[in-house]
Amino acid sequence: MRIKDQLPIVNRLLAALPRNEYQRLLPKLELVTLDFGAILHETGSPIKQVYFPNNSLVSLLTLVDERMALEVGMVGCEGMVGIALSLGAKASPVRALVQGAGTAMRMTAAQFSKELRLSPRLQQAVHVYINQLMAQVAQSAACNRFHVVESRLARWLLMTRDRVGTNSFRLTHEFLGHMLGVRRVGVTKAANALKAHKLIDYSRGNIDILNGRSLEKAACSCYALDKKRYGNP
Amino acid sequence: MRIKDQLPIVNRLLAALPRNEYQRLLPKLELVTLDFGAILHETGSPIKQVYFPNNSLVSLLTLVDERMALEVGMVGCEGMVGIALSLGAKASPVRALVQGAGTAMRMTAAQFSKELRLSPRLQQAVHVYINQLMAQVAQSAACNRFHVVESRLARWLLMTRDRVGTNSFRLTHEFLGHMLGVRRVGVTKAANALKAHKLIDYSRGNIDILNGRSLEKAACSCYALDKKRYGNP
DNA sequence: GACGCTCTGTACGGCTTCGTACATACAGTC
DNA sequence: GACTGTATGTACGAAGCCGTACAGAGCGTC
Repeated sequence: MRIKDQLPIVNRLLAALPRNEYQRLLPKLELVTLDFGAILHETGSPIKQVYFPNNSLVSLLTLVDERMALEVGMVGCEGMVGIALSLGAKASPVRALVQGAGTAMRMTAAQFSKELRLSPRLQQAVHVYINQLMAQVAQSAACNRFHVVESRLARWLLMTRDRVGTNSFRLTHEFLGHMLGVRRVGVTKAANALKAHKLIDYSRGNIDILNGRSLEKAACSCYALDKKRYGNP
Repeated sequence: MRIKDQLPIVNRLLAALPRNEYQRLLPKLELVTLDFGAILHETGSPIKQVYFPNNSLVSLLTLVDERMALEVGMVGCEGMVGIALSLGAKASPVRALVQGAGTAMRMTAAQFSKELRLSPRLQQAVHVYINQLMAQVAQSAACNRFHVVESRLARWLLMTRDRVGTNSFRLTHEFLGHMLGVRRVGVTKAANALKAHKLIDYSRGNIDILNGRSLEKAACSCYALDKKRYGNP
């Protein structure tokens, strides 16, 4: 239904750079395909490459006690994966997991650090994004504390939709459980409730948003805030 | 009991700068006293001053629905309040609340932005801190999701102790409830349990840590991670 | 078309926290 | 020493989620 479904999605962080800066960066960027489930960065491990998603979607996860995971941030075409590098850190504080397959622009850590020093505009763009991500992580912390699973699921689906640009994606309840930090069964119940209200439909790993507008009403207030942030990067 | 109880606490972010840089900054810094309960930055409002706590302690809060609050970060002498400014943002994404009275070094937003441009070392130090804070916020998000109030309370008290350098502070259950994002009654129950085990004592707004070592065992694993981060800034 | 695998539906008791209400206890003020 | 306000203790049912277990249902493979 959305017009942007038709448009090719390119990384906005890069696209917002002045044309000459962008052109200068292009040769150093490699267009890569990110497969679902791939781990781009592991908690505590060195960052070897940074990624600028186009139509792909990457989740930032915090792991607790080896078993429990929680998504603390979502990176789509509005941002980049590997901001720690631009903050002078070698390692990533979170796991970066490909949650929506697609393409991204990739650059080596060394090259990126170098470009960052050379280009104040790139530096500035990254800074603005870091601030935005920080806000998102803080918001997500509060959301995960106060809101019920059903609302959070609705929010999550909408945020995903906004970033991948389609109303249907491939995700199992098990996977969603890891994102929301709840059991698979908890997701099934919440998803079932949304399905009963004709807001979404799903089956064996396929999820469709049937009624985005109504789904927004089912989502917690956190979605509206994210929408605003995402829309004005 | 701890030796550092005796030492005067100064802001480590500033103190770690090369001596000449530090000396250059000093005249632009103003030593101020932060009173308990003061709000340094309000969510969405412009940042007029940045703060480098000495022995004071500042909480970063996310507010939800005007009524529920949750601490997403804690800033002591290891950091600064107002990082959004160094990321090119005018407004703070979180509320900054003085949780432990004490002193801090203050600088105007304009002055700070200027110094940041002039001093790569300051910029670097701030960057490292931002990365550290990001890790703390992410960790805190997961903690608030998975761990029970009693463990989180223990973690919180220990983190506070580490930053203010004393084993006793003034805080009511009501206040702690806002930090942990739970009801006052929830705090009372958790605190009571810790008191029953002789880990802490409290009365009418005074809280004492009686046995730090055992309190660490009562805390969730998140405390150990924070301790590591805090120790190696 | 039988098998196996993955994904989803449902059930159960139990724990944690919620929302609310009211009772007690301490500290300062007059 | 009575009064008042703040801080803490305790109680109750309800809600939400947990851990676990098992049953059904769709899809690919042989």
